[in-house]
Amino acid sequence: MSDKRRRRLPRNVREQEIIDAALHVFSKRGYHAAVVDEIAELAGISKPMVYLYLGSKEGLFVACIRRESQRLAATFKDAAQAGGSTPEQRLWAGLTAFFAFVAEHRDAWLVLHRQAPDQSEAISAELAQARRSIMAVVAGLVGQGITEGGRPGLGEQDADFVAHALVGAADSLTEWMERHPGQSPERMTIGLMNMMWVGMRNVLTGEVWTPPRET
Amino acid sequence: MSDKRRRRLPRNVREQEIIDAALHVFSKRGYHAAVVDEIAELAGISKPMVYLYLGSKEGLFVACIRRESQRLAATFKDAAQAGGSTPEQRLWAGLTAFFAFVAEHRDAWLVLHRQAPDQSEAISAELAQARRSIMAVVAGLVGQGITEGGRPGLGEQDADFVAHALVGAADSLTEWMERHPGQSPERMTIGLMNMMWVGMRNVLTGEVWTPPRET
DNA sequence: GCGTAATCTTACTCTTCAGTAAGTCTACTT
DNA sequence: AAGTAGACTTACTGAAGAGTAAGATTACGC
Repeated sequence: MSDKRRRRLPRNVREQEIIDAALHVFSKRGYHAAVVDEIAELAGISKPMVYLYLGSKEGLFVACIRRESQRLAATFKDAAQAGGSTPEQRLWAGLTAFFAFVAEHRDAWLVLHRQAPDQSEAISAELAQARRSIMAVVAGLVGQGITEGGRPGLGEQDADFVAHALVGAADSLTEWMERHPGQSPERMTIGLMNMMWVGMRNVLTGEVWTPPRET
Repeated sequence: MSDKRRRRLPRNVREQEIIDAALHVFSKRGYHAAVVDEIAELAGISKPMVYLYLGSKEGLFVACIRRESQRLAATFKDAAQAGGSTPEQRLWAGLTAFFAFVAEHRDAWLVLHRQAPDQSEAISAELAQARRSIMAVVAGLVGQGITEGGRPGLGEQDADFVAHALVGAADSLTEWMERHPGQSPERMTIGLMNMMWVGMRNVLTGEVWTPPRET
């Protein structure tokens, strides 16, 4: 790999490394308890560099949010779109991608969804925006299902309701996943599909859902 | 009402008022951004009183968690137990009570479930404990349903999985509720029951769930 | 009305950090 | 090899806020 000596790096590369470090520290400590010096140290750099490149602690946080929420939304959207031709298949693919993302990028998820509702306008606005964009992707998928299902009487508001329930359930299940290591994203999704898609009522009477065949 | 002049109050009464104030400020700002002076002012008192009665900022936070998590767990449990004889009826009653609680005690809910994973051992331990006790109540209800349903192959771990998904979905829906004011707890629960109990697959094909008749 | 215990306050201390001033160092260009 | 732009540092300032020392006030029993 690279030299043991601290190499000078071009700005855009160093910036990404700083954001990586910030994501880690923010996720571990939360926004307020996070200390910029610690982020700088983890990035292998001194504090003024952080301020030179990202402007402020707030700017640093916003940069984390922007980058990671975009990644997550893209991951989910791409997986769902490529996942198949029925709502069921797309839901399966999207949720599996979601659990895989959260398992792999735990820091990003914690920063996006487990921040206290404190801090400045700028930050809460940015967080709200990020969450809304993820919710919108999920709601889009659900809305598509409603349209294709041809069920009248259900509208955008219902899609949004369902999206909230889905995202919340998936979020909370990431905690369950922590306490039951070794669960694959697929197994998590199977469990959730049994609840949400098939319904508890039917699961209790013996029905079992299994992943749809490949397209 | 009471006198306009600041009356001296007995310790146990004042303590509860301080916890009320703390809950409000913690929920608005999060643990770290919350300032003890603000809590004291809101409680109509000066800062040293807070330290005299609750020991430290941490002690104050722990007191909030303890009181409110116990309230919530009791509310849910009582409602579910009194709600009827079938799992479906108990789930309906418990969830409705939950949404009513969250709508009425928004502060408590925010403090219990939207805190960043920062701060000391003492606090994260207390929060984890509180969340686990709520989850345990829900998981108990689900487990009861599994047992009564007589479905073999489903165990405690599945009940816990389902409890996480349920609590997470309900949690996330409290945000939806904020953006759609005027929704009653009953309407929220109907929506959630349609997803979770009946299943999206069946809802998309036209099925509609309505609350069970009174026992 | 007098003592005293509990309630409550003013006015600090001391630490922790966000942010910055004033540079130094190194790689690359010419 | 000399100049320079961009990468990087040391060593500060200033504010905010947790926690406290020392004492002032009021209720209440007697």
